[in-house]
Amino acid sequence: MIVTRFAPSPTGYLHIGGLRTALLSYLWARRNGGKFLLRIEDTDFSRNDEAAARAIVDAFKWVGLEHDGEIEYQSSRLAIYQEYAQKLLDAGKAYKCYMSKEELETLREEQTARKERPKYDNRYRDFDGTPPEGREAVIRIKAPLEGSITVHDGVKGDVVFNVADILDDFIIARADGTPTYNFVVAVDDALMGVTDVIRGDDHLSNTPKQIVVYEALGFPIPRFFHVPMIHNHEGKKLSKRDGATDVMAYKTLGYTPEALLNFLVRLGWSHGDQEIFSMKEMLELFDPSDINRSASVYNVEKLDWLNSHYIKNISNDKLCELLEFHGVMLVSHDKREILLDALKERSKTLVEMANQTNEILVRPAGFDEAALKKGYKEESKAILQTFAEALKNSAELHLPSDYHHVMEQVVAQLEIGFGKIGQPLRIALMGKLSGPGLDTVMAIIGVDETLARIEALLSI
RNA sequence: GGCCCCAUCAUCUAAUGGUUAGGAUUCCAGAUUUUCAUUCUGGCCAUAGGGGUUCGAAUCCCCUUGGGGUCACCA
Repeated sequence: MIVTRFAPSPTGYLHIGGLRTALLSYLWARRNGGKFLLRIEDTDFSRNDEAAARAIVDAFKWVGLEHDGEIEYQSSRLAIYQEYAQKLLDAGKAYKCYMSKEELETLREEQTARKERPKYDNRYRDFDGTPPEGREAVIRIKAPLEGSITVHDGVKGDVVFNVADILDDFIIARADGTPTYNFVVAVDDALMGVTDVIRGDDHLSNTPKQIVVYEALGFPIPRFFHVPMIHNHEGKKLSKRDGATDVMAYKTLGYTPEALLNFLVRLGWSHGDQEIFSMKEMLELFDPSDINRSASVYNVEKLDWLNSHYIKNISNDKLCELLEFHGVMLVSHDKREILLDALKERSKTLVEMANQTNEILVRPAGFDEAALKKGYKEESKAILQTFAEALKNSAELHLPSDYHHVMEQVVAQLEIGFGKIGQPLRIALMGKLSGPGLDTVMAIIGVDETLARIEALLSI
């Protein structure tokens, strides 16, 4: 069975890079009928993480990812870590170190001054004397002193680290007894039965340390997949400064979860020339061994394109529901099918769609100056009046085609081109020179409102 | 700085050592549309540089350059 996990530290919200690794882990677990676990890495419990965990679950819910089982909080597993630290102590694979922070600091300064790599000098590694008075000990693990550690990575291949270059007897428990990251990650992944660790490649250099822990404890080493970072336009790791990194911000900005997920899965992964992936297809096709080795730049244009694609394909009922979040209530509007059909072809985001809806439904507060100059001539008034009369004299008008017929009549009667009536009418209806088809707009707002808007323009 | 990773159009990417280096987004042009948008058609644009190996290299090896990540009693 494949077991994957997503293990964020509680930073307050789920960011876009986190969502990507969560998605990939989720896909791989589900594809194999396995489990996808969620663990909150809050061993540094100076922060309250309940809100953070809720933020992550909310974001998961929005995009439709679901984790299995209970959320594990590392802060509630302290006894477990202590137990395993003690096991290592008993087995002689870890030891207490009484060096103070100050001593450590001076050691590091000396080493740096000598241009050596800062590194613990193993002074308590084989210590069996009397511990110094009044010192709280940290627990250090005995790391190998020579040789190399190879990370067998499903994305990067075999990565060999020279022990002398990167390791020392690192701390697994602080002086106050709390465990440190590289220790708890390994313990938890092993205890929770995680078989495939899919995470950002900023963790690649931590992995040898975690392997040291796995080996000391006799745990099987999982498969690792270190996925490349998402970069910003400067080519740096995506950070808060880059704007929308909070997943929930995308909801506010009018993106659909389908588009966001599709966008993220295509960053560093592909399947031939295919661009559009439903969740079902991702589930059928995704394999972490196909992930690219290089970082990718986050570019919004593609997301926008995907989003407009998905908006075009959402059912009107669903669209109606989604637009409510953006303050547009259409459930009881009798012409909502016409409206939605027209607008979903021309909206990149749900926010745009909501705005365009309001531009149709709400009578324009004023008329764009440039538009008036360009499209509202002296002759336009008579044309609009004729059109208004024609509307009044028409029988039942419902569909866009009904209104289109009236326009055709007037155009034929006055022997003018469509543009002569189109421009002023558009200004009357929308207050500007762009927008959906005029017949569509009129069908949506109805005869009375159409006449009122024409009247409003004629009276300026 | 040490260690590690990475390198195909502006961007996301495709290409069992043999292709006119393909697709998508952006951009540009044309068509459709009473407008704008959509849609359709077409176009511009790439193997970082230098050495090898090979009949043949985007692909394998080495070097250079460039970029990124990481080096805590943070996670």
